[in-house]
Amino acid sequence: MTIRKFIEKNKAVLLYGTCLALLLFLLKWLELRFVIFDHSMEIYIGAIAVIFTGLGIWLTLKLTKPKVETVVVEKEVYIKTNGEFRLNEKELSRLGLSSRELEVLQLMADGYSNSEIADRLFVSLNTIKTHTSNLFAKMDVKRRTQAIEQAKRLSLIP
Amino acid sequence: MTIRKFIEKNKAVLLYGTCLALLLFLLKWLELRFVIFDHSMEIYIGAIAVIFTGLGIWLTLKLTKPKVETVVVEKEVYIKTNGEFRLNEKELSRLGLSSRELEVLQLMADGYSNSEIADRLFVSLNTIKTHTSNLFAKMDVKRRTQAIEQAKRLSLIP
DNA sequence: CCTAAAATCATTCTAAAGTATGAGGAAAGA
DNA sequence: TCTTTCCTCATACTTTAGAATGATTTTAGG
Repeated sequence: MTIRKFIEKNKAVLLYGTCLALLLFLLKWLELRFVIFDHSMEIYIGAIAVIFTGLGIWLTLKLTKPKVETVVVEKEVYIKTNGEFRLNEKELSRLGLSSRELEVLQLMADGYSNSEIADRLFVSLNTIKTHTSNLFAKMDVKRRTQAIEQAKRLSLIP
Repeated sequence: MTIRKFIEKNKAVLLYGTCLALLLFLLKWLELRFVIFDHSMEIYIGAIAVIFTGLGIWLTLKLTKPKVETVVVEKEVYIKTNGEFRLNEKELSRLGLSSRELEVLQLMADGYSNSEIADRLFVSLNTIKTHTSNLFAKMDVKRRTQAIEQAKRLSLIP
């Protein structure tokens, strides 16, 4: 059990050892072949140098964790500072908007459709339509976009 | 001048070459010393193997380029609402809105209906519809109210 | 308790908005 | 000159918004 674990852990080292042993055998055999030539020694040394340099490179590439250079790129996110919004209660009471109507107005300005507002407030679409109609009458506008524009201008919504 | 630049660029390669040359001298010298022993060849080969493996490792560690990893960090930019309006040209070009589309967007935000915008710009209602459709696609929204909300948030319109 | 305002919902229409597609002309670049 | 983009317009269709009306149910206040 422990032997297997040992093998598992030192797999790379054992592989390296085996390869080295095999290479030595190969070199021993090559030695016999090259020894008959005059400059065989230089060739032999050169081959060894090249092979083991390559082995070192291969080993390093295999065993070292890849270097990671982290480049931080800043992406700008634009956020409107709406901290200083003050509801214009004078205008609100002048127009006589109810709390529910103001709520609907707010959601309209956020870009929600009538059915989405209905879902969000857990009421029916018809109810929202009634609210919007009353809203437009009270604000004296014809469309939701006008209502939004005026509500922002009058500080009824941020 | 060009020689200096060449040296500068191939510093690592030249260093490697010099080291290799020095090592060969060393090995030649060692050869003379070890040749008198019986198993000198094996020791010699082992030394070469170890040295060049080390050289390969060192070279790899020195020369490998780090992998570049890009990390996007969102930087929050707060926009003052009370100040003068500054068109966010970066966002505008990012979305790829044409001048006519921006014009239509502006009028939409002012509460005008499509036909009113058409009259104002002396074009047909269908043209405005086309503009709005393209606008919504570019801004990735579904309704004009969403387009207005996003345009204000991104400072495309006041 | 009673009432007025507010909130809820429905139905029926009409108007407006939005989608999809094709196409022609003008201007700007490559 | 050729290509691309923008602006223009049209037709046909679907979806959503809005108007008008009526009705029921809460809810707060006199």
